[in-house]
Amino acid sequence: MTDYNKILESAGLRPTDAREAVLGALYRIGRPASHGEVAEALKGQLDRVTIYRNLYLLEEARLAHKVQGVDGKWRFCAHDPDVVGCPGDHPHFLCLSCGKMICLLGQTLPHVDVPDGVKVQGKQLVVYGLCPECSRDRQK
Amino acid sequence: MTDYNKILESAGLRPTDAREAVLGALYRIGRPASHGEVAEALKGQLDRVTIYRNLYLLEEARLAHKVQGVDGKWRFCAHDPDVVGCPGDHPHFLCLSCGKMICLLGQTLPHVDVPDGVKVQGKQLVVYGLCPECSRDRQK
DNA sequence: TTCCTAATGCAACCGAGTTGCATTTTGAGG
DNA sequence: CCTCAAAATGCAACTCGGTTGCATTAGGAA
Ligand SMILES: [Mn+2]
Ligand SMILES: [Mn+2]
Ligand SMILES: [Zn+2]
Ligand SMILES: [Zn+2]
Repeated sequence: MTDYNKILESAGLRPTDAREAVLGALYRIGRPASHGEVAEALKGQLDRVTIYRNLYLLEEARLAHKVQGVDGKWRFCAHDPDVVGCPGDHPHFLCLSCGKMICLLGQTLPHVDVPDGVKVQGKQLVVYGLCPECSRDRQK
Repeated sequence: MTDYNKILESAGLRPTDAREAVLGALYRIGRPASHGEVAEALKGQLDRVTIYRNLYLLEEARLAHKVQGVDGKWRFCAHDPDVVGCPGDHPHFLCLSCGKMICLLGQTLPHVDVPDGVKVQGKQLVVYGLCPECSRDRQK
């Protein structure tokens, strides 16, 4: 059983109840989760604004990374704080049917050439389609 | 001067005034443009819902491709209908300051390995940061 | 304990995108 | 040319993820 407060403190964040709950939910879900998914996992335990603000803080503290699916929703994914390097630097898959997102670990984002003068701050590669479950359901 | 009606008809779309105006705006803008940018280019000439619906139809008819920026807004880009292969299959750059998007032509999207059973329908690679103009402005 | 600051809850707001429906336009067939 | 059904448009209302302001509550250093 993970001690989320330890993780929060080592990242310089106050270990409040709400914060612990949000981080715990992310870890339990185990894949990038939207605000809504986190709220659902916490069953109305917290105000949705508190969830929003804590997800934002977790990301800023680098305890989570965020990706936007082609459905326009942001998803947050908690990673092991011991991992070296910029986390989230991998492609993601989004199921257009059920909305689940999956980290495609073990693959890096490609280098992209940009025009002179452009300052790159980040990039994201989102692959979308149907997850195994939804793909199977659709065939029936 | 391009004949947008010809293009519309050859794609199986009725060449209405609104349609011609929207397609023309996309061509004139010359880079992926959001609904708002198209509306602005047309100076209130059309209802915004009409713009939405026509952008959707243009994309469906493959006269334009669409990409979502990390700001959550969709951008539509008209391409030469003579181009072979799936259009839009290239990375895009989004300026987080001015919101302009640029097609990064001449580069393809990488192959991405997905788990067994996943059915891929598409992918998009968005690089974001500051465009040359905004990058310059920010230094002052 | 005290007291200042950070965090939370609640309500109101925002804006991109969508939907329903009445009205207008288009174009195929006569 | 007309006629008329289907397609397109305009307008209003709506959805929903995300944001903001502010009063209240909790955290923790002194
Ligand atoms: Mn990830
Ligand atoms: Mn493009
Ligand atoms: Zn699915
Ligand atoms: Zn810019």
